[in-house]
Amino acid sequence: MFVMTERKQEILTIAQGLFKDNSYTATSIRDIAKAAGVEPASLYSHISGKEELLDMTCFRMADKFINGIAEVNDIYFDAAQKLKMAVNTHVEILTSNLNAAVVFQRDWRHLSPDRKKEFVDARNSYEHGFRVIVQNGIDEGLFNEVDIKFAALTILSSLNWIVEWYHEDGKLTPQEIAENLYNFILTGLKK
Amino acid sequence: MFVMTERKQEILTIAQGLFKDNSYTATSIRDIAKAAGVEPASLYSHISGKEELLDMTCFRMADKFINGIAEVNDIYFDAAQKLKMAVNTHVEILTSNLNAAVVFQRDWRHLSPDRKKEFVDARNSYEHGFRVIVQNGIDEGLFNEVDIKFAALTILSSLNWIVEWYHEDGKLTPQEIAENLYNFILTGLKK
DNA sequence: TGTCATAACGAACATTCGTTAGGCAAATAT
DNA sequence: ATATTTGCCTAACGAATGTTCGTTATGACA
Repeated sequence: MFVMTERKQEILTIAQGLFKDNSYTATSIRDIAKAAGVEPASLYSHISGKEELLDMTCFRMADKFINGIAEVNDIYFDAAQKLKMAVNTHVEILTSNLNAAVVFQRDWRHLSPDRKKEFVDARNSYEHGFRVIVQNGIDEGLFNEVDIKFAALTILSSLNWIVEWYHEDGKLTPQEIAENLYNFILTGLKK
Repeated sequence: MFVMTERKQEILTIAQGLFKDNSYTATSIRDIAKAAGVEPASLYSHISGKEELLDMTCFRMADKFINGIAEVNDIYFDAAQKLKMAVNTHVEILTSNLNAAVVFQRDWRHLSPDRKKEFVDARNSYEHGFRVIVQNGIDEGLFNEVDIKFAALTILSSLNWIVEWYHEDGKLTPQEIAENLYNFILTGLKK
């Protein structure tokens, strides 16, 4: 049976911090142990192995995203409002779980083959949620008739990259970032 | 003295293909040797070490980008035209060096500290090139008065992410991708 | 024919990797 | 008070890591 003790959560958080700076593969069990103030072998009282730390990180984040987009798409709004909400939620999830978000984006490739497949499926279903919004917008006559798949990918691109430069004590709050991004996506640069 | 033989280029290309699929840290010298049809020790007749492969990949790409943006900013055009050219060039570089581009984006973190600093400087100067274009656009009255740094980052985000989904035999040609991206950046989704 | 550079080889190096085994003290449950 | 669980320890495992070593076959050039 799966349990999640306080100490295990602590270790996970520590690991995510290291993974963020050094990547999953370049971070060793010994690095994590040292950061946790414990001998390497002691970690195995809490986790089944290194990959569990990666697995939990990736799939917990995936859950957050999928729940977020489902919530948005369940509400009866027009596409512009939905998009605004989706952007807000996405930025919120990224910025309030920054370390995990970085791992989620960079290191899912190192999941075991089976779990990697599941992960990619999950990510695809999230992207699908965005495609639905874009399609709605076109149907409602609000959005230009763009390539839906391409548009969804481009939107997500601009959202995802913020983990590369966002700092908690930066100039912009997550709310402001989301607002700027939404405006950018909706109206572009042109005056 | 630095030399670049045909065989060395071959090995570099092979390594980039592996790095792309498996990341730099998770690719071993033995993996590269096997893919090159050679014993691990033989690689050292051509390269000084594993990091040289990463180093060459990152800085060759950086050079391409920096030369590209310099060319664009040297020409006397309005900001919209400059942006279009910059997007074109960027997409061209990414798509015609896909493996190297992926490594360039993901694995520069594993450069030695000194080289990493140089790399970040180079990348910053490239981003600066984009900020200049945005600033020009605002000065010329063509662009909205957005946060310049934020805008440049968002533009580059949407450009960079294409390495995650682009396939040579995909539906869209690099030219079409660049065009779509330019339109998206300039005018957004809104009808 | 003799000299030298090139590109490869097999073997081994020290180190690091993730993980397991077994024990021990303190906290917790019965 | 006794039994059990928890959380950590030391020690060690086999495998994989990047790299160095001395050697050798090949071919160009003097």
